[in-house]
Amino acid sequence: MIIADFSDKPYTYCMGSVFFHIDLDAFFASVEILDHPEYRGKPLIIGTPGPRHVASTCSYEARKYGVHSAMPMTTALRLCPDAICIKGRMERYAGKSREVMGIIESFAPGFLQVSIDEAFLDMSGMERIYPLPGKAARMLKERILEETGLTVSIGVASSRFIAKLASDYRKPDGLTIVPPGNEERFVDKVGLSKLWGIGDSTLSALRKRGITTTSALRNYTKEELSRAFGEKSSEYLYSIARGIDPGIYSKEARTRSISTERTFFPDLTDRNAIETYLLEMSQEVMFRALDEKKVPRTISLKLRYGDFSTITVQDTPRYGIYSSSDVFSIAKELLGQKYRGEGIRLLGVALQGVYDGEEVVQGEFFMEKEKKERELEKTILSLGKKGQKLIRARSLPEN
DNA sequence: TCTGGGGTCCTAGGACCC
DNA sequence: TCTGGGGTCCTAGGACCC
Repeated sequence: MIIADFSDKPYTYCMGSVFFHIDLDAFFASVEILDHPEYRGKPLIIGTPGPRHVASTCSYEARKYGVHSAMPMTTALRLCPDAICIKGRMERYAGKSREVMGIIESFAPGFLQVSIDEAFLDMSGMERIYPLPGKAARMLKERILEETGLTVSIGVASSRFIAKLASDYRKPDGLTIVPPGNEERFVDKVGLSKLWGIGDSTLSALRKRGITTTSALRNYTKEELSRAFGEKSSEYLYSIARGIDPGIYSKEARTRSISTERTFFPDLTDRNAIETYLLEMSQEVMFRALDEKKVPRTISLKLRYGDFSTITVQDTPRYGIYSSSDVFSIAKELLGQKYRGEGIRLLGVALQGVYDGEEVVQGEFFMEKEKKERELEKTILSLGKKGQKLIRARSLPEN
């Protein structure tokens, strides 16, 4: 275990709120190693070799060669030609994730899962059960390793923002403790480029103004930052430079969206093929919505051409969207409006402004025909769940 | 390097209403 | 006549995260 402790004296609960951020180490790769012990100690990449594919995760051995997630597979294999590549098995990872999250959730009440491989625990006021936060984090790490065979890295701090940075500070199998009062020193140590919410674009905008460190960023007033970056971004930058939580994960997600997209190689040129994919994807997203008893307000179509230029078009019809044939006909309409007639690298369909819609559908005013269409699709959905093919032939009612 | 797929949030401009 | 101010909804694009 790697430990980084930023405290000059023990971090105790009387110092205020305490958050843990728990992050699974190289999660997908670690699960594969658990299932295939022969992979242990070898460079392993989760991803399909070939153009227009990227690595989704990789083992620490592969990272030594410079491989990282989101890296194009062609680059990754050039850096590390001997890497073992495997296609991800999402159901397996989701199952393993549930095991780990179950342990974390049972450890303390304030549990918040934020992705398949990370979660927060609000440990404030837990002194009766766990005398010291650092010791509690160690116990949690041990339990997870014993019961699942996986290692996690934990950050311990007085806010979610700092805890999240801390879990990433020492990895894998790390434990980083940042007691209150040390936040500013800690973000200086982490560095501007690794702060959550600072990507390439913000980084180069800051660099243009000569700002390359967190301490340099602190020399700017809110007003100066606001002129350059706009209201929200300036508040964000002002806070994080001082180690103050800008409010990550503090608000409920407002809108929901359900989307799917596909990248083609080579580019798709045949109009009929494009529309067939569009139908398939319209059905896929609408089935997912149906499964969650949701109804979307807006349909959006995404096109990416061979030169990577990307356009999106959306429509929010006055009448509701209740079936995948609604989705398909709108998507096709949008395609007709925007399609330039060149090869398409990526096609995407998204449902936005998704809300709980079962009551609407049950309502008296709802049209019989639409009701039947929706019922039919639900039936197809339940068949699909039993393992049967769920894509209907390309003979859906069209307008 | 040559750029996946699933998401969230923000911005800026325009329409429309009071 | 020649133009306010605020609110809300919609659209397209972009930044960012895992």
